[in-house]
Amino acid sequence: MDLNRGVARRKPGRATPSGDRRVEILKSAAAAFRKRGYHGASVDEIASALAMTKGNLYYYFRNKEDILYACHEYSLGILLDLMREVRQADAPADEKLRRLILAFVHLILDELQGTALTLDPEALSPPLLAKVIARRDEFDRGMRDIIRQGMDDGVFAPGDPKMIEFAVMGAVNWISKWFDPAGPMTSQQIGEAFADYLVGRAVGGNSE
Amino acid sequence: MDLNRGVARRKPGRATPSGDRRVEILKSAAAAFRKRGYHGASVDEIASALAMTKGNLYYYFRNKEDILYACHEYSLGILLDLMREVRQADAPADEKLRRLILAFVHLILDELQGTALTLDPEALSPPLLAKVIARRDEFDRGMRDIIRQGMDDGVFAPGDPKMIEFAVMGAVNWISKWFDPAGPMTSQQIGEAFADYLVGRAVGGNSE
DNA sequence: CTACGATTTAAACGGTCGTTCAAATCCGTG
DNA sequence: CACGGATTTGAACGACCGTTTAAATCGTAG
Repeated sequence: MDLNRGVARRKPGRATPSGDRRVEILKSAAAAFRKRGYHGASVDEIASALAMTKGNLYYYFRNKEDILYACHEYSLGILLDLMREVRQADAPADEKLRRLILAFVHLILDELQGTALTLDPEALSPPLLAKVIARRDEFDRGMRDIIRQGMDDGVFAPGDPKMIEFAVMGAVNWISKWFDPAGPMTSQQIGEAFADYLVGRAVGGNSE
Repeated sequence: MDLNRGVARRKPGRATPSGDRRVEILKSAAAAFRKRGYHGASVDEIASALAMTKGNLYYYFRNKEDILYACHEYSLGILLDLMREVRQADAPADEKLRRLILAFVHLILDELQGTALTLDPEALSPPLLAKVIARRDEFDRGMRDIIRQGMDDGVFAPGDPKMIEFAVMGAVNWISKWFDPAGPMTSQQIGEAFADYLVGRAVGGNSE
């Protein structure tokens, strides 16, 4: 993912400040956005957590919305890489779905700060929102394909792939609302419990 | 539910303005909060949707936070009534869980405006937040009991009731993020698709 | 050491928004 | 009609926050 974009200021020449710093800011922003929501979190809050002044943020990002957009691009980039990797694997659909859920949970809880598609995208302006939605749709489509393939192969019970995909994504995305790093469950255990339940439900029944 | 509380102004005597009006305001507020989030939605926005001035809202509610709190109390009241009704029914656990999911989805999509525990409660001050969490926990506990009972009776596959409950609640609460009343699916169809998937049609699994 | 670009600071601005309040209006009762 | 409480208005306030900007500081190449 190219984290560095639209950073140019003063000199379009070498442009693009460190990038590491940009990621730090994104992490801090993601944590703040998750806790208080986009409008509830202040730019100053994001900066203070990194011991910098809020004015300084504007050296790395055009504005607050740009930070939110970068958060989404960053998360989506990782997510889509993961999706591509799983899809091209040689495995039955239920195994693919399980791997996807495990990696997704791990990613959300350990890498990003409980953050994925949770950070209210509606706060983005229409053009940026459209770009985010396009990539999220790509992820949705990939997941639906896996589910549909599983049904065709008879390894999943028949059903509406779209509804099942929404149910799975909802269950997983919701984790960031209740997860407590100090709680009794590790991210690993949560991932496995969710994978067990969510793909087990799909596999079961085989009706008739 | 007692919608009317903390309304008293000027005269503690008869107090409590119409109540109907209060519910109208709650509906409008819930819709605004869901779309833009608590901090993103303005008091003026809530009032304008009802063709009233924002100053007028303060005749019915102490402040913006009070409106959010009332939204939660209202939703939780209905939800807990539903839970009590289902729990005292004479039916196997899988049937109870199915009924609960169906009613929950119907409630969220048709009665409340895509609203339940979705309206960021973290925006509430600690004392109010504590009250909301207490009632939500009561609901969670009820659901977990049903799941645990189902496992004991062998009608559900063994697992961690807490994780399964979180998965179910996440899937259902997430619906408000993607539901489009103009879309191809009715709330009824969505409820059934989710119930089918989440509790399982033929509660197969039974491991071993 | 000096010079210069990269980075950071601190202060100020404009706008938005939640809240208050005194006055105006509405409406049923006597 | 006149009264009085209930409801609504409109304007004003004060605080917070996103953003801008000029100047200060840092770090490094010559």
